Amino acid sequence: MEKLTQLFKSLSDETRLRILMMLSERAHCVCELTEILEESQPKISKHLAILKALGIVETKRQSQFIYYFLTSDRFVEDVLAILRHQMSDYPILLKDQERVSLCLRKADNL
Amino acid sequence: MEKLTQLFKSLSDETRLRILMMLSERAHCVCELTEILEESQPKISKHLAILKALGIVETKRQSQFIYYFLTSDRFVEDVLAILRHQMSDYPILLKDQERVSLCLRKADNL
DNA sequence: GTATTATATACGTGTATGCGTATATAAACA
DNA sequence: TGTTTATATACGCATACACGTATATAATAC
Repeated sequence: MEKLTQLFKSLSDETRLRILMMLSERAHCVCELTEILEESQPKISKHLAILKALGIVETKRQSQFIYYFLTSDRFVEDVLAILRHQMSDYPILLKDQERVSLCLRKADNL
Repeated sequence: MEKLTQLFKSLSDETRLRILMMLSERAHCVCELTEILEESQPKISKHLAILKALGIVETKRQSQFIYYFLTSDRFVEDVLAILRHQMSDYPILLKDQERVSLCLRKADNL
C-alpha cells in the first residue's frame, strides 16, 4: 500500500493540493503556477518534482516552458472531484482559480 | 486548508488507513483492532488518538472497552468509499477484513 | 484491598519533510 | 558568444512523524 499512502501524503500539503486543483482544470507551466499561487519558483518546482516522482503528474516540454499535467488516474481524479465539490469551503482555491484567468488574459495580450 | 491537509496526512499512514477501513464497516474497540491488524497496542492507540484529535473518529466507552467509530463526515466517507472500490488491489485490507470475522466468531463463543 | 485486563501516554531516537537561499542546467535571443 | 529567462537541484536547518519500550490510568474480578 506504499503507493497509496504516498499518494495521500502528496495530498497532505497545501501547495501540492493547490497545484493539483490547478492541473485538474488544465496543464500549466512552472512559471504560470509560480505566478498564480504566488509562491517561490524553487518551492513550486520541488513540489512538482514530488508529484512527478509519484507518477501523479507528467511533463511535456514546449520550447523553454515545461508544462505539467495530471496523469490519467481514476483514483486521483475521483479524489480531486470530491475536493472540487467542497471547493467553496477553501477561499484560497477559489482565489487561485480567479488568478488563472488573469494569467490567461495577460497571455492573450502578448 | 489546514484541516483538509491534516485529513489527507492522516490517510497517508498504512496503519491508519487499515483502521479507518475497519471502522468504515463497524465500530471496534482497541483490543479488537490490535488483534485484527496484528500490531502493538500502543501503536494502535497512538494512531487512534491522532484520528480522534482530527475529529475523524469518536469514542464510546462500554465498561472496560473503548469503542471507536467513524465520525459522520461526507468527505471522509466519500474518500473511503473510493478506496473501497480499489480494495482488491490491497491484499492486506482483504486480509484484515477476513480477520474481523475470526475475531467476531471468537466473541460469539464466549 | 490486590491482581488482571484494557487503554493511554511519555520518552528517546531515527528518519522524513518543508523551506529559503544559492546555484546549476537549458533554451532563446541579441 | 554573452545575456536573459525558465526550470531544477543541492545544502543546511528546523520541525514533524512513527516507532519501540516502559509506564500510567481505569475498570473489572477475586
